[in-house]
Amino acid sequence: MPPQAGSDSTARTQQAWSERARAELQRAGHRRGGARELLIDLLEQERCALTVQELGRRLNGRYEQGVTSRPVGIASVYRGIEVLADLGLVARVEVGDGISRYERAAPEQSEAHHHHHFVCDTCGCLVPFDDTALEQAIVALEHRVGFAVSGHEVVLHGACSGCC
Amino acid sequence: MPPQAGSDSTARTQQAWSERARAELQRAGHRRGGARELLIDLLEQERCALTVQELGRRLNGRYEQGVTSRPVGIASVYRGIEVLADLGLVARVEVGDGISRYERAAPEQSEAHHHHHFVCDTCGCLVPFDDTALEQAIVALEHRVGFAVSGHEVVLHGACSGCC
DNA sequence: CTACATGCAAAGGATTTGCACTCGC
DNA sequence: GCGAGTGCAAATCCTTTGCATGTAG
Repeated sequence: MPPQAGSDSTARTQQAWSERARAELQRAGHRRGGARELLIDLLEQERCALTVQELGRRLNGRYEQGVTSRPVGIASVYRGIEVLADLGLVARVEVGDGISRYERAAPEQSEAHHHHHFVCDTCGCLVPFDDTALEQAIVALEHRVGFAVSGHEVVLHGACSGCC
Repeated sequence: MPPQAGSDSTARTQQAWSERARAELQRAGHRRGGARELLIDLLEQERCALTVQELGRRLNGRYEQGVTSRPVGIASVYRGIEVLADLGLVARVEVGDGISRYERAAPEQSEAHHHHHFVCDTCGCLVPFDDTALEQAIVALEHRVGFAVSGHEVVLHGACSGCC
């Protein structure tokens, strides 16, 4: 029973995400700029974490194909992702290669859509998974330690069965 | 009951580390160079993960104090840490700031000295901890997923109670 | 009209690589 | 003596910042 990338509730959660993102941005006093709107659209479509360079490449790919009218500067992607991360709308994922990846985040502490990552050290692919027992162990642990825990991240390393 | 950085078994495990490291290096066909020897000595003394820049700064601090006869180039630290990491003698830790940190690794799958990290997002300090229930959950999870898992990393984020 | 948002280019940092020299074996 | 190991500096790559321009509200 290998873990699945998307669960049944994914579609619903996913569709709501961009709406929630835009609402949160407006509430935080941000204007709607072209680059960030495109970034939000892209993030909504992606199922798992991407690097900023990858995000930028995809956005500019659309421009080069004539889908969008302007190129998106890599700086705008960095700035956009930073704002979204600060608002908790995207989660930063680090899997061990020194490059940050980003993906849509579930609302607040909601368990919906919350997941972790398996990284293939051979081909570099990312496979998302979730595990209830693991989450329970972490919650118990959070109570045991003497600090205020605001979040956690689990990364499994190994070799995938020939993905990519 | 806050987690402790060093457990009772630390001293023993720790002392054995540099010996094991040197033995493994020799077995792998590496010569003994000055920089790498100093790096091994430093890693043995450190209880938790350090960045390469920090490692280099400490090594050169010793040089400036006249303890060692030559400066250690930062490139040698990178190269040394890479060799040690490839042999599984040091573990790379990433806590979310995009900078890799390294620390002694426990032999093979041994649970001895195996630990994870709590990161204070305010002051950036690292606090190591270990948790049996968490490890058990991860072992169970590893069997459940369809891939060969070779290692794992857990990072808790939050605010420490005024450390540093 | 006033600021925030953006694209571009330069700047910053971490990490890697090229190269000549040193030194372990 | 040969070649891995090393220090230094240049090169890379990811990320941030400065600045003039565009544009949402």
